[in-house]
Amino acid sequence: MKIYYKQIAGLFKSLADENRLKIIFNLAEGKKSVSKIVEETGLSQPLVSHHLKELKHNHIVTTEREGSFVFYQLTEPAIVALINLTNQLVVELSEKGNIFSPPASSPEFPFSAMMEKMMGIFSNLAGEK
Amino acid sequence: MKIYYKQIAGLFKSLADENRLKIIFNLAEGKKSVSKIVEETGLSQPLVSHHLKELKHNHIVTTEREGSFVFYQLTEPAIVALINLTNQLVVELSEKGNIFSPPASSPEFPFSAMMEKMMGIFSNLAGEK
DNA sequence: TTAACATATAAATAGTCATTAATATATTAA
DNA sequence: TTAATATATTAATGACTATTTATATGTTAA
Repeated sequence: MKIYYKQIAGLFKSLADENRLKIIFNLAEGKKSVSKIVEETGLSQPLVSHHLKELKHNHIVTTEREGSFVFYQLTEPAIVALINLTNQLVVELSEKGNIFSPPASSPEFPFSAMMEKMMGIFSNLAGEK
Repeated sequence: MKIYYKQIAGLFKSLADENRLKIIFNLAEGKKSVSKIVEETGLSQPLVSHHLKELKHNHIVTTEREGSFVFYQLTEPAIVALINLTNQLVVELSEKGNIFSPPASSPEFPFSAMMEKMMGIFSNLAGEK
């Protein structure tokens, strides 16, 4: 399968912001208006609008107007699972990079095992250049 | 499971660069010296060193000196699988955002199905806040 | 030691990005 | 129409980042 470096980098850029991640996790609960997101994340309204615009531009969210409200929702809810998986990876990478980390904090299902299992199931995607 | 927003954003930042992605895929072939990476990616030596430094800082690669050479390798090879998965996601998101995309280009195993299957297997990670 | 090579760093530049404050636009209710 | 609310946009700011050029550091061989 062809690797779209530029587009992957673009998507990762969209996810590479703490506030945008918070917005995505907030939207994981369901479709919400801007003001609801503002209320629940504690971010300013212009800032939320700005980030939603970025997320919309990368097709991570879609919009739907209902009266004076604009509702946003995740285009692909499974993206939250991707971020959860990355959270797992972060924990493991930081442990590998820090010899003082206690092994007890290692997760029950390591990132590598999960990815290998999955790529085994969907073997048409694994190991391709 | 606790969500480390800041660290996730940091890791995504590391992956949000076309040239770093190319370097990571190059390292997916195995441990390599800086000069080898320079040769095979076509990037300048200071630029490669710069990006490797960033990748090392985020524990994505580790180093090992052998004589005058410094070899780099992926800390977690499965990270390549994560990027492959994201590549899959990119294709689908761009299709969802473009009504003119032909449905024929849809992958055999959609991103959402892969993530759901995996999160089903490792259910301790799915759907948590 | 010196010469040659591998890698890292520093300085400079240009571009991007997150944030805030202020303002504009759009919708509904009166 | 006007007032009130929801959302978007603009301008300004500072911070960060990718890249290039030049140089420094580290290692090996002679």
